[in-house]
Amino acid sequence: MDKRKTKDLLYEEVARIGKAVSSPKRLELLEILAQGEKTVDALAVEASIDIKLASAHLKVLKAARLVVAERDGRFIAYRLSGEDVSALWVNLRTVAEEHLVELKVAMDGIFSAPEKLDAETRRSLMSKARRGDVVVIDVRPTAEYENGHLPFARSMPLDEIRQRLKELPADKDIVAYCRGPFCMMSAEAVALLQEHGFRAQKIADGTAEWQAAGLPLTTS
Amino acid sequence: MDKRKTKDLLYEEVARIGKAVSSPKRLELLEILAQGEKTVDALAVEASIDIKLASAHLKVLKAARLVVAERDGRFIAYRLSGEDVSALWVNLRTVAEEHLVELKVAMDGIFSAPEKLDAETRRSLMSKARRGDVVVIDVRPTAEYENGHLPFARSMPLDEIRQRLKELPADKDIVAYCRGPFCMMSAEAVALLQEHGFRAQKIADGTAEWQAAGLPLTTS
DNA sequence: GCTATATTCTAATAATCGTTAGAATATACG
DNA sequence: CGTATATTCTAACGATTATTAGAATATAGC
Repeated sequence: MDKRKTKDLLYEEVARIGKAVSSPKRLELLEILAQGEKTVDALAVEASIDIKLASAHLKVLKAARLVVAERDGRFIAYRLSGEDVSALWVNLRTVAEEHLVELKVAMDGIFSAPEKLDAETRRSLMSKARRGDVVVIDVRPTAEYENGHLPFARSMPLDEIRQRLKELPADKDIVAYCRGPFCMMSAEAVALLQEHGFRAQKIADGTAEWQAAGLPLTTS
Repeated sequence: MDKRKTKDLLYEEVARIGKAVSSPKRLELLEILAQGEKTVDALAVEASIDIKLASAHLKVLKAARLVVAERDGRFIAYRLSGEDVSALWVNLRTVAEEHLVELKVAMDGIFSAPEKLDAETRRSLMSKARRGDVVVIDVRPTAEYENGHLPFARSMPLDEIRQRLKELPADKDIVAYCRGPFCMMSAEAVALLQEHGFRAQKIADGTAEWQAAGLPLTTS
């Protein structure tokens, strides 16, 4: 019945979540996992770290219950333990983008265009895509697309675009998205498309941002 | 133009926010600050830590731009740097409540009733309060009430309740709230009111939770 | 059962962090 | 101008964490 001790215990529990998201590599792993289930190996490659280190970080995330592991044959696959975890990642990143001047500067330097979306822009994009006025392409790997994508998007992985250019309309706006504002795949896709004369632009949203905004995803 | 280095930099910036929220004491300070501006001294007392330690933690929060300091006469007052910071605290705590069994168990032990609110319950509470079917009391200190409170709530600080019992209706439901699910003031208020024969209950919401649910607050 | 592969565990190091105490700074008030 | 008060800075410690390398474990396929 010691009030102070009780409180300390409660905040300590929440701090377990905070500690889990206090490492850049773990945040990167969370963002990758927000695209769907992945093996330790795939995560390590994607985050450019050693498998052993990836395993250690995943252990921390698992201890904080932000991810769950499941053995799948010879591999062990990790996934986020819930949609709220991906929303937490979006929330953290948004607060950082909002308040950390350093991050704003860094992002301005890398991503030239201001492509942040608000509720109205999302709505209008959705209806334009439904009418066929724009073509929305998901440039992530196929598996991630299949795990969940924007409702009207078609899959066009970055490394297939060059071979599949004829599938795209030359007279319509093409909107590319990938894993979110930190992901560079959509920017590369846009550069490639513009080189070939397409009217292409990118948006900052990935599926996590879309979902965090309360909008639905589609699974194939 | 090194893609890896750029990414590392971005995640590192977000991790600054993560590091700031990785300490139990800093989380507690954030929750207190979500109730409004406070001096270092007041924060230290409220969080039961030494002023020097409070100052050190506040420095970390300030470096992460989660709080801003302003000198006010002899005192230095800190406040959250935005509503999104208080929403981040709510989000972190919610993820913890959702996934950490230990926290669930701890809270079940302390707070007997299941008083978590969903959107529907919040709406119905608001309309009942507007009609006067229930009396909603804010049992936090007056300054916090004045900084922002639920739209229909009246101020009744915990340490004034005993003297002000006659202001409360004996034939209506009384709903008490305080700083949020970790705050014990509303539970104490309810116990006190029930002892005196009132029909009282508490809710888990504080102003931060209310606001994070997209509902408006009132300032006096 | 044996081998190859994927993953985790153990151990060790360097770096970082929380906490405490004492000195220093800055403002208000007489 | 000097004193009191509030806050921060500095220094120090013990504890925790990230990272790396090597050993150990667990599964799949032969």
